[in-house]
Parts: sequence; C-alpha cells; structure tokens
Amino acid sequence: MLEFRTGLRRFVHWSEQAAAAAGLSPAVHQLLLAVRGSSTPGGPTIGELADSLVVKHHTAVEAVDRAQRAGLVVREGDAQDLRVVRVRLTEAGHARLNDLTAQHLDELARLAPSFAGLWANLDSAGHTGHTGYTGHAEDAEDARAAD
Amino acid sequence: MLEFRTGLRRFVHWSEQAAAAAGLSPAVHQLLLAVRGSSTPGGPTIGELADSLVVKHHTAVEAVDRAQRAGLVVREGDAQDLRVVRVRLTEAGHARLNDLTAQHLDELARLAPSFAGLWANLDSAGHTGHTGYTGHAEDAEDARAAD
DNA sequence: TGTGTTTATATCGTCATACGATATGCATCC
DNA sequence: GGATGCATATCGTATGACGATATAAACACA
Repeated sequence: MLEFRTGLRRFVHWSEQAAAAAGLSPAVHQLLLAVRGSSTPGGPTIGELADSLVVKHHTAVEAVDRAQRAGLVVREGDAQDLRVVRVRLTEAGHARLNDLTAQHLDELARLAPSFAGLWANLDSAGHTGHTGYTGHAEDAEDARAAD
Repeated sequence: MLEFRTGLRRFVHWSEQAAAAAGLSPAVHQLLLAVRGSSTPGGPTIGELADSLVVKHHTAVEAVDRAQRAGLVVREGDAQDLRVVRVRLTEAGHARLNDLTAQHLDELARLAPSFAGLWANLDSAGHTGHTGYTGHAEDAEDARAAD
C-alpha cells in the first residue's frame, strides 16, 4: 500500500514537473485536460469542469482565470442559458497540451505493468476480511502489512 | 485517460476527507503512513520519509513538526550518526492510523475493479504507436481520444 | 590535527491552490 | 411577477510545497 501510494505520488509528481517544464502550472494543465476530455457539445461549463477536477466550482473559476490570462482557453457565453459559460481551448492551448500528452502516454505505458501488479494485490487484500470497518485498532500488524 | 485522472483524484480527495474527519491533515496522514510503512530498523530518517513522500526534505521536516506537535510521532536521535533523526509513531499515532487504514482498504477494494479495467486500456494504448515522443502536435485527434 | 567537502536536518520567506462564506445575475415555477 | 434555485464570480484565509540558506556532524586526506 505504501508502495502504491508512493508510486502514485511519483507519477503525479513527474506529471507536474513535465507540466512545469512546458510552462504550465499543475492546476492549469489539469484544467486543459478536462476541457479537451469533455464530450459536451459546445464545450464544458465551469460546473462540469469543477466536477471533473473534483474541486469546488470557485476553484475551477480560478483555474480558468489563469488559463485564460495565459491565452490557453476562452470563455464563451451560452446562447440558450445566459448563466452558463462554456470553455474552449485556443490553438495555443491545444498545442501546449499535445506536447505533454505524448510524454504522458509514454510514462504511463512505462508504469502500467507495475501498477497492474499492485492493483491485483489490493484487490485480493480487499477480500480477506477487511470489508467490515470496525473503528477499532484490533489488528495493527495486519494493517501495517497491508499498508 | 481523463477518466483515469478523475478516478485518481476522486480517490485522493476521498482519502483527504476521511483523514480530515479523523482530525488529520492530509500531509500528516501521509507522513504517518510513510513512517509505519518504513522497514528501516530503528525507524525512518527524515530523508527517507521525504523520499517516500516524494517531497523535499524540508517539506518532510514541516510535516514531522506538525505531527510531533499533535503527539502522533516522536523524534529520536540516532546513536551512531548524530546528524540523523529517526521518527517513530506514538501510541496515539498508531491508533489514529489504524482507524483510517481499515476504511482505506475498503474503499480501495471498491475501486480496484474499475481501475484495473482502465489500466488494461492504458497498457494497450501505450503500445500502439505512442512510444516515440516527437514534440509535435501531429495527431491531436488521436491524443484527445487516448486522453 | 586541521581543513575542506559532503550529508542530514532545520529555518525563512514566498507562491500556488483549495476552501468557506458571500454576492450577483439569470432561469424557472407556481 | 415574486419566490426559489442554480451558475458563475469575488474575498479572505489556510495548507503545503518550494528555493535559498543555515547549522552541525561526519568523512577524507594531507
């Protein structure tokens, strides 16, 4: 489990470094990914982005602010519902993102095999008596091993 | 890929909520896990912890400071090398951590199946022509799909 | 033994980012 | 056509990460 956590951290950390090297803050990078990954016609709304990034909407607002200031996305008002704002990638945004995506696919391909093994372990660990949370510290040694 | 990222985020976010509910800041929670997970006899050093958490050593120092102030770990000087400090969990630290670990195993067991599927996809995506990073934005559509 | 280099830990100031509380404007529904 | 609710935006605050820097012990070696 510690191994799993550390592996995850290493990937996230690596990803942030790569983004920084391309001149993107981690948050903006994630935002661009979320915008590109959206399947909503006309582009995602702020609320959808917040959901996708698992943050509150005002956090998404700030990320869009920064990305827009950097010229990577644009806000576009929705014609139907004047409350909603749709976010679209600019050409610059696309270009910046494509550079990073290729690198990420490579890195993930490199990591996937080791992670797959860890998942298998976690999966079986989950079926060996830990499915009932008691709130007590009855089996510290067992927990430590699993972790 | 966006799905993968979002899933990861959801897990991390969930984990932070669970830690907060137990009165632990995310950083301290991760620190306790790293201390417990260490196999170094006598307990991990600050440097080992920093490595395990994938942060700079002064970031680990701060986390240990906070955890120590909360009574969850103690610093112990090394007898051999007077420069190094070893970190050990207190009883309170163990107790707090055990509460959380049981929950985490449950949650991971719940998530493992869906993640396993995503890994399989990523694994194959990595072997279909993306192993050479060109630095150009030649195949935006392909990248978007993979992401 | 003395001096320079490396290693481990700690301190300081700063920055990015997330949050809660709150505000504003538009939509929708009796 | 008010009441109610939702999408977006603003403000102040807290956490946590970093680079630069400091201190002290260990080590290397003349």
